[in-house]
Amino acid sequence: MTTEIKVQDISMDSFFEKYEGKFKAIADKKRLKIMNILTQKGAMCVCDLAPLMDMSQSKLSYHLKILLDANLLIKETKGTWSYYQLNQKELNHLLSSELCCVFKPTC
Amino acid sequence: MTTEIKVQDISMDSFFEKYEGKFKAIADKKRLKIMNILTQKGAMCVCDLAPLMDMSQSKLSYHLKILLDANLLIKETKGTWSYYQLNQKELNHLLSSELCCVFKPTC
DNA sequence: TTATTAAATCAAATTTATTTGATATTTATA
DNA sequence: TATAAATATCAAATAAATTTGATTTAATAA
Repeated sequence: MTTEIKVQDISMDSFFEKYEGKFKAIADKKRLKIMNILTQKGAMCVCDLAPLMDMSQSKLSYHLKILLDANLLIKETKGTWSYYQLNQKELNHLLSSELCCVFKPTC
Repeated sequence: MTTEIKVQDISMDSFFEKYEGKFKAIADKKRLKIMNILTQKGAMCVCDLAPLMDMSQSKLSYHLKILLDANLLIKETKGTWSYYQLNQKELNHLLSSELCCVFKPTC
């Protein structure tokens, strides 16, 4: 007895996995707050974000990494500072324009 | 020493919590697949969805409840059957139009 | 009424995600 | 060079989500 698995099923599965990763990244109120702050302030370094988030540095780095790994943030390093900003293109692909100015800066 | 907490902070917190719930609901590949199937098929009962999802009934009910609690599904009971369909209005509020026909039926 | 079907719920086991505090790495400054 | 600041990473502890199999509930059919 064999179990048929179609090619589409396999590629759809990795398609769903891709969006799972992105939605998981934004499915957290702390990370939504980070996105909200970055929507308003543009690029920020970890040390300036930490007090606004009322969060330890290691905890904040953990959450930033999750958003970065999902390609929802762009990171730029200057000296010892890491500046994070929202990946607008990616967020526009994902979120409705009604969420503009809340979780993403552009429509 | 007192710690000031602004009224906005409290209401923003419940605002972020609301979206956390909705994004958590869709942040799972099984539930994204459910949404994809319902996008194509419209309303379906659990017993017809279960074989398509290759999932036990209790497991499927668990995942449907998560989507329902997030108000992303609408449930209609007819006799012993429960028919589930996507809450288009809510999904349109949440997801970009580029995800139309994949995770939601309308733009 | 009894049996059957569809679906929801429950508790326990398992898996995954988050928090915490410590340490490592890198760059700039005295 | 020695020190300090910014950030990343790690391992252990904790918390949250998911799976599983069994049970319950409710509606229909025999």
